[in-house]
Amino acid sequence: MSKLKDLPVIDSPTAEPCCEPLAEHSISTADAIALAPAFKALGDPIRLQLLSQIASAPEGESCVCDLECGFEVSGPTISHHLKVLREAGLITGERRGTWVYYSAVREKMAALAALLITESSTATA
Amino acid sequence: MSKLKDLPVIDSPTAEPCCEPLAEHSISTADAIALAPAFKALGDPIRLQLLSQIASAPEGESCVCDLECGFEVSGPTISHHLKVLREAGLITGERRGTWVYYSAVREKMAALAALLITESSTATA
DNA sequence: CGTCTGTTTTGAAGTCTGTCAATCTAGAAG
DNA sequence: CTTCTAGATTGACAGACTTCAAAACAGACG
Repeated sequence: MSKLKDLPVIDSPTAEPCCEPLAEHSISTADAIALAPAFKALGDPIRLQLLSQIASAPEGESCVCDLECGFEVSGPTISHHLKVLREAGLITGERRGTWVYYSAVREKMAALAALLITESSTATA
Repeated sequence: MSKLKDLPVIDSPTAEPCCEPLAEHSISTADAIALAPAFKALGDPIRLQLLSQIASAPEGESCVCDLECGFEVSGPTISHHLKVLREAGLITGERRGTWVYYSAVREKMAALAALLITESSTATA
C-alpha cells in the first residue's frame, strides 16, 4: 500500500507483508502486548499517585489506610486501583493483621523505564 | 476516613486533609494529572509498537506509509493512534511533500523513564 | 460467639476508548 | 484544472474503564 511506484514492485505476497522489515528493529507484537498493560496501569492520575506514595514511603511500603487519605475518591475505588496496579505487577500486597500493606515492585518499574530509555537512545546514533 | 481513633482528631478542614503529609514525599496531584496521559498513551500495544518503530527507525523518523505495514488495523486507526501519541507529546509529525514523517520526542520519553527510576530508587535508601 | 473496623468484591450507571466505513484535505502528477 | 495518492477527520458502535453504593470478607476485640 505504499511507494509502489518507486520500487521494483516485487509480487511476492507470501514473503514480507509489503515493505522493509522495519518491525524487526523494534519491540515485537508479543512484547508490546505484554508491556502495554503496565503502562496502561500508570495511565491514571490516581494510580500514578498511589504508586508514587507507595514507592516513596519511609519503609518502602504503605498501608491502605494511609493511601486512602488525600484522595477524593471512595475506599472501594482506591481498592480497585490498587488491584489494577497489583495485576499489572507494579505493586504487591500483604496482609498483616488488620491492615494491608503494599510495596512497589521496583524491578517492574525499572524494566519499563529501561524500555523508554532504550527506545529513546537506540536511534540517537 | 482512617485512624481517627489513634490521632488527636484535629478538626481543621482548612489545613491538611486528614493524616500526615505523605503526598509531599511523592509526586503532586497536578504532576500526576500532567504525566498520566503520556503513560496512558503508551498503554496500548499498537501505540507502543508505533513509538518503538518510530524511535528505532534508521533516520530517527518514520513515514506513515511504513508504519501502516505490519499492523492488522486499518489506516484510520493507525492515524488515530498517531494522533494520541502526538497529543501526548511523545512524537511529532511533519509533512514533506506527499508523505508525513513522525519522529520520537526523546525528551518526553526520558522524562517518563526518569520518573519511574526516581520512584523506584527513592525509597531504596 | 458476636461485634467492630479495615479492605475487598459485586452490581450498576455513566464515560471513555478502539475500531472501521465513509468522507474530506493536501500535495503531486498529468 | 483535473485526477490520483497519502493521511486525517467524522460518525457510529461495541467493549472497556471509572466510580460509587451496597454487600461480603477477614482479623481483632470484647
